[in-house]
Amino acid sequence: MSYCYDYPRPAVTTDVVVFTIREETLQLLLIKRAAAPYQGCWALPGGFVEPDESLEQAAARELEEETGVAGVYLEQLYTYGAPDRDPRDRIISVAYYALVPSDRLQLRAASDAEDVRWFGFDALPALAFDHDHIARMAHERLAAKLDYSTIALQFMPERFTLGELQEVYETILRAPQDKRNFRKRILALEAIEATGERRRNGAHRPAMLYRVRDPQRVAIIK
Amino acid sequence: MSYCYDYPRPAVTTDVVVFTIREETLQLLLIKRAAAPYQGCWALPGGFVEPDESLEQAAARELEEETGVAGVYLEQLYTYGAPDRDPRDRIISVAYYALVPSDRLQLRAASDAEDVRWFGFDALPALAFDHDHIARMAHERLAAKLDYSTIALQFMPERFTLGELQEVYETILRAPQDKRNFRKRILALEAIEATGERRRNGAHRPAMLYRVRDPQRVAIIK
DNA sequence: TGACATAGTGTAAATCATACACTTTAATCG
DNA sequence: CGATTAAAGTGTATGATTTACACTATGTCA
Repeated sequence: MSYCYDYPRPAVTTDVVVFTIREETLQLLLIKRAAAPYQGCWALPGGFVEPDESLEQAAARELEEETGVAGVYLEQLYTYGAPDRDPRDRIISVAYYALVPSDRLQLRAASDAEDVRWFGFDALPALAFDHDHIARMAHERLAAKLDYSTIALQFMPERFTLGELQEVYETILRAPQDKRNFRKRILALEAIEATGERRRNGAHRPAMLYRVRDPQRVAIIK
Repeated sequence: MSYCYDYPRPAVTTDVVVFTIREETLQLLLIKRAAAPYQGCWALPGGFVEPDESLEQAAARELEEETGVAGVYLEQLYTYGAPDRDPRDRIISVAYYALVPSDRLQLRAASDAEDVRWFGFDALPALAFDHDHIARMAHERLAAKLDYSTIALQFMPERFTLGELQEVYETILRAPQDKRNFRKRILALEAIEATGERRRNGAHRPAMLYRVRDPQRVAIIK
């Protein structure tokens, strides 16, 4: 079966920059390419957009198929369409980025563990196509959004401490935050609330556990 | 001649939201569609991406072909790909927005004057496809960028007064600005400089004319 | 029961944003 | 040619926000 058109058409794919934070490092999910071009090279998860799905659905589907991750924050980043970005065919890629909470980063059993892996953002292997460029732009967008939205909460598990949240900010921004000012600022947003429970965690005072008030919502602030 | 592929492919277009400011109103450039679907309906200028051009090149080319406008600020806005956004074929549109300085808004003579026109943003006709949605998003982005970049300078002619610049801000933001605070803020950016010339313009004190220091550059501020 | 390690807290100073009204100046008109 | 007109141009005081900064609290473990 083949599909014919009067004019040449590019192929359209979605690629997803999947971020998580684990052990105080920003991590990025990559898959090893099984097919040419860039066979054996690490790349962003992604694939062709199907005729009956929206772009965001395509990105969510690819993410779930290749990694088992579903229901996470997903936002369109940018569309890349340089004529030579794929050496073989004209491919236009609508890039998204996704944020995975740290309690949901176990990868799909279906995927061969060798082929899907988290990498530290500062220790990425060479990436296929222009994927390093896409990943850099995603990081810039994410860091910018920390300053004017509650997007960082998308990384948090059900319950978390203010110290853990602060570590998330420090990891993405690559800069230490003043503890007292950070707490004042975050609590003033009224986006999280204390649960009353505490986390006992070693030979020191236990920390209050917080939860996100409206986990779906990313509020724009100020 | 026809082009055949193993899987169905969407068509990819660029659409451009072209803004200018004239007579203290934000104006938007529309073309009347000659062909179905939405024949006779007003729409954003745009068209198919050619095999050898980048997305931005495609947007710039469409803009120039249909309106004669070239060399203006052009930025990718968002990519729209709902499966049903075109009733006949799957079309993915990479939308851009462009800002045209007020001294360059004479439209291409080649275009039938009936078919290409500026409309006040507050008095738009019904638009084809999801173009009203695209136009609204472009306006939101533009208004947001006024607050953290020097993008408004892209609307200005070679020489302009601070009063004219203030009108541009007020028009886009739909809110009056305090004259003294506005001037303080703008001059502190060091993005424009006085020319020494003045504009004599009626029975009152003439205004200093300014020019943009680096007309290509849109600086991110604060 | 004392040492340890992280949690939790407030204030003062500096910076930035806002509100606000009169003087200047060239043109025009009588 | 002097008076009128209309927009240009200018500074300060107040409040709001942001920043810098260091000690006390508390549960665990040896």
